[in-house]
Amino acid sequence: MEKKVSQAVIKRLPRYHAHLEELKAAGVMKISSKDLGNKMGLTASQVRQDFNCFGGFGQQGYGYRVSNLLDSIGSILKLDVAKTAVIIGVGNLGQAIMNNFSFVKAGFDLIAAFDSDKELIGREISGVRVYDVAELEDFCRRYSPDVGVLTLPKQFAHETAAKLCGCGIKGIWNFTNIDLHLEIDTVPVENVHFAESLMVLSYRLGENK
Amino acid sequence: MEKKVSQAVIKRLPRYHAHLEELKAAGVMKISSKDLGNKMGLTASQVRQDFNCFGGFGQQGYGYRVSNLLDSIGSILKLDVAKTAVIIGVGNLGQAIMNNFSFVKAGFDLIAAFDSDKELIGREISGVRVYDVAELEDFCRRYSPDVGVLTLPKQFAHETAAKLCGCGIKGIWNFTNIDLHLEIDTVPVENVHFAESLMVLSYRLGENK
DNA sequence: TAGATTGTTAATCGATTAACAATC
DNA sequence: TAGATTGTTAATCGATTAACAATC
Repeated sequence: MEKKVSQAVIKRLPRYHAHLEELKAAGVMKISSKDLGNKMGLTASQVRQDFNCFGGFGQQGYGYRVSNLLDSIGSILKLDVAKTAVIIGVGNLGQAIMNNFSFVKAGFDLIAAFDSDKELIGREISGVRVYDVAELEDFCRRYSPDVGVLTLPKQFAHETAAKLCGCGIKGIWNFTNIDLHLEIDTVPVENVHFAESLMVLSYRLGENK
Repeated sequence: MEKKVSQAVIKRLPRYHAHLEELKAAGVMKISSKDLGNKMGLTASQVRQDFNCFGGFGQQGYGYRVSNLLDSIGSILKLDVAKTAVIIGVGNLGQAIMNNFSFVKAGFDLIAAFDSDKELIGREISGVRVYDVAELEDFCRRYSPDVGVLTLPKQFAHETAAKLCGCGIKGIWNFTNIDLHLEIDTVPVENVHFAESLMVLSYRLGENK
């Protein structure tokens, strides 16, 4: 019966996590809300409010134990829960993600890739087998992956997302530059829209004139 | 002497732009704030407030002319201003972006790529020449690119960003999973942090239980 | 003209910041 | 104990929504 945590807070959690990992790697044992806020460009007050959405992780008069706090945030984000993912679309972007991105750090095991290109089907990329996209639904029904990663051409995004939802996918990580409208609104979609990001940068280039 | 427009509004502009492009492509001539809001999951009120940050684009009793509004938003985002970019790091991700991403749609001309890999230097990828990263500063001083795209390993991100700033770069599009702290705070940084996005998805997977 | 829909002001809601008692 | 810093409540600020007069 938790109170609803705002989107703004959730979106800051991964940043806290990254900064705390950095601190831990640097051998820092404790940190105050003031110092952490400084490092991240937030107020101490906000840092404390954020953490208190999930209960007190700190110690009055002392601060927060870095490795404690890191674990707590990781656990809120469910990074410690084993999850599986499949990727659909093994073009440049799909391969870039398969080769460079660490799914493991977020608790994900990438168990399969799908494409329609005969050249790719049957190959392995970073230890992940590429299957014919025609087998996607069979595979999903058999192995129930948690998340589908969409790195395919955008004209196929909607139908593929619908198929995944039909097979019980639990979330979609969308790299295509469209807004997905799913039938089932219990399936969360996270978007990585390069174009939007570059357009915001384009706008901001002019700001400091 | 414009009033300051909030970040929240700016971040919605590219979405308006994308939806309006879709409408235009579908041959829709006019749209009301109500219909556009519906399509995008916003209230009509918010749509009108957003547009009125920049002056009235609509016509009372009629609505907004799609192609008009599209152009106006494009112009606010400076998509119609010619800008140049260079990309630093021609690994999987860099190549994926060079091959698949349309810089042109945001008004950018990608004029050069840089890497340290001798195999890549001298090659052309999607019509863009790859130079030795040792030549980065020379190149920037000569050609004054507007934006630097960071797709290199994160351990080199800070020093490279600093060099770019030293050569007068106007903005940084950062794909490395670190928060950049620049000397010059007039240089905007836009981040595309895959890991943060996947972590938010990880969190949200559990929400609808 | 009547209907529709904007532009804009006012009301509400939510998120951030400030303040301070609790306590390590 | 005194100093530091949290947890938490109250105050402020900003963003969203509602309302409605203006007008096409």
